[in-house]
Amino acid sequence: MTLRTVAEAAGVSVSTASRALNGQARKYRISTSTENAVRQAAEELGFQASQVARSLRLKRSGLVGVVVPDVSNPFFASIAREVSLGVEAHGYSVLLGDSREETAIEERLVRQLRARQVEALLVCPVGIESKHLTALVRTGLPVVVADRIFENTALPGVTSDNLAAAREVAQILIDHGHRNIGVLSGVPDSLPAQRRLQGLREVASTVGIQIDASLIAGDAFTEQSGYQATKELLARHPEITALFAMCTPSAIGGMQAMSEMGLQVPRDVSLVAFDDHPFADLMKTPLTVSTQDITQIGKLATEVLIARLTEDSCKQAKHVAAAVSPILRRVPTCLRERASVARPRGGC
Amino acid sequence: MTLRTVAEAAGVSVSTASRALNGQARKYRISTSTENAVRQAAEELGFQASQVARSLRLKRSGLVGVVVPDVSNPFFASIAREVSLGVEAHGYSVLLGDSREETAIEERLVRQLRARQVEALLVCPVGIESKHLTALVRTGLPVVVADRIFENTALPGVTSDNLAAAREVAQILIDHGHRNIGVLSGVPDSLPAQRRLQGLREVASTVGIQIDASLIAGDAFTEQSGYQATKELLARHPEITALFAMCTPSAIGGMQAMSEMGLQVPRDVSLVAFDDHPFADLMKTPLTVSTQDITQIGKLATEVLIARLTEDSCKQAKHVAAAVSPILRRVPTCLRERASVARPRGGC
DNA sequence: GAGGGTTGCACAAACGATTGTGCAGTGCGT
DNA sequence: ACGCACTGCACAATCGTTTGTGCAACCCTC
Repeated sequence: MTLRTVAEAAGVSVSTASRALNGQARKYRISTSTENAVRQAAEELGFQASQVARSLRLKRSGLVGVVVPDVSNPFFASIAREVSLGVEAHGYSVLLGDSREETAIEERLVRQLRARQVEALLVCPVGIESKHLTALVRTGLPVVVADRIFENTALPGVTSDNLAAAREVAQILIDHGHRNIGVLSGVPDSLPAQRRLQGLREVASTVGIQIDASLIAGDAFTEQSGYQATKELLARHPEITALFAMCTPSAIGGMQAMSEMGLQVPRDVSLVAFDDHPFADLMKTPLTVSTQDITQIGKLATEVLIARLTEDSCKQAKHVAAAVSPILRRVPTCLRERASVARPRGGC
Repeated sequence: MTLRTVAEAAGVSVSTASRALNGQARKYRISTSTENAVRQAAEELGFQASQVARSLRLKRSGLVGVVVPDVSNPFFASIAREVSLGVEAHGYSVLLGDSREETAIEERLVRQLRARQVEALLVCPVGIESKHLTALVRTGLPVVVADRIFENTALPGVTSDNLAAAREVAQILIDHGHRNIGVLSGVPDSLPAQRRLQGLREVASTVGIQIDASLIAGDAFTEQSGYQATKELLARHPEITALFAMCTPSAIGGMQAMSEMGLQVPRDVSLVAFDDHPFADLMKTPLTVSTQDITQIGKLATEVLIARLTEDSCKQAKHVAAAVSPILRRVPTCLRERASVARPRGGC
């Protein structure tokens, strides 16, 4: 079932059929009757033009690549969704890749996507500044990184204002009188983790305390990491009165660890975290968190993508401008104070 | 940067370059030195063959379509992930579509994916038996439906054993002495919802009670639906002592509604649900649920897909066999009794 | 009725890969 | 020296579209 089938059914040539179906009838002086005949034949045969052949000829695949570390993580799933819905409205489809938090896989996926001629790429990168991604800008391929953006590179990025969020959350701990604060870290080589730590440190230093390395544990944005880190930290520093978790899963892991250790939140140890989940309010001790506006991040990233995609058709002038001033967007976070922070146990 | 560039760099013809890079050197008597020259040229230029051109010529896109009602839902996200990882191991990529729970969008997505020459399709359908999907089998395109499978069609499907799961959960309610049970339904036109209701009804009938329509409310697998349904049901039937929620979000919505109404779980009303979430154990009243093995569903679906994909190359014989006996797989669920079920309030 | 303008369509060349076949050149035997 | 087999590669067709151009047939005008 090719265009040729349709053309023969309508008794015209392939080129005429093509033009009739693509609304080029007027431009190429195809008579209305011929146009209708082609349309009808196509209809009756249920003709669908091959996007593959089309892509080859037009040099436009209509594909956008999306690479995330873990699609099953609701955070990335939401981003994938926004991109999917966003680009689809412009006639593009999304090719999905899951890097499993491994740079090598990420690199392979990007290579594959490029071979498939994707017209743009959205990546939630694994590392903090992968050469294989920064090198991509030189190829002219529109690339946007989300969440774990690269600062000081030409790569446009969208993420939360992690620094401000961290300061806000840290301030709560400090205001409640906590001076011995442990950190349940996420992937240390990621910008969110670094900025959140930085925010905490800044606020801590205002009251003259510093968070040294022995007060930090954990290596992933996962429950297991939080669980391990909590046990480690609390064994090493029994004086800790508050835990600063870099994500909700880590906090959950921490709560489990503490529960096993006979510690209560917030009576014995206070807890704050980032991100949120729909069941937060119904938990035993509702978590005080700083939430990210995931939908907004996804929307903005898509916006940038679409802008680059459509701008390319307007050619060079703007393109150069965009390359010179990469867009770095930070979307505001939202503090939700619930019940996981109290004054330190010896504090009264 | 085409194959031609490489060929010229290596000083050979395009055809020779193609064969050298595709391991066809021996078969077509390309000398080893020529082969190496081509390889090196390709390496130096960073050549990537255009999958588009390749697809056109080979009539194999290497694409698998995945259509789900909502990627941001962890259930579907997990399925998408399994498919992504699974087919990727076989050299395929996944084209993602989000139908937003609308059949019309689903239909459009499927059309688009077909135009892109996907070689197989995994769909978590919106409706209970969409003609546009069942019609697909006749096209010879391998299609698998997951979660909301179609019974009595030629479409292979993978889902949980919802009937058994529902019986198990219902039995708990009955065993605790509940006789007035309300249902927080998910999308009523979906097989999971129907089977779960059926399981409940079967068990209920063994003790001589029946669940009529006025005891059922809700229309989606969401928190909002559960919230509304709970308020509705409890207002209409104050005698209800237990709620049978078709998914965890619905249960959460129900808990919020009851909390607003001054009702406690399980003291005033018991609650059971399907699916699970990682924070279940840390909730105020940990939910008793029947969990699905999502990963397994995803894996099996992918397996079926891959089987169809590779079988097609083995041609007709097996193909016919598979068409005649569609595979319908049900993966076992797992009951997790926690603390949301007690004896009915008047029951002692 | 010859020439010029218009209308309506077909021909053929791309796009970038794969692959069957043809054709030189070499080596060998006789 | 001639023929034959074999080696090593290039030519050209092909996949299904899109699109620049060419070419009939027609209408109109003088």
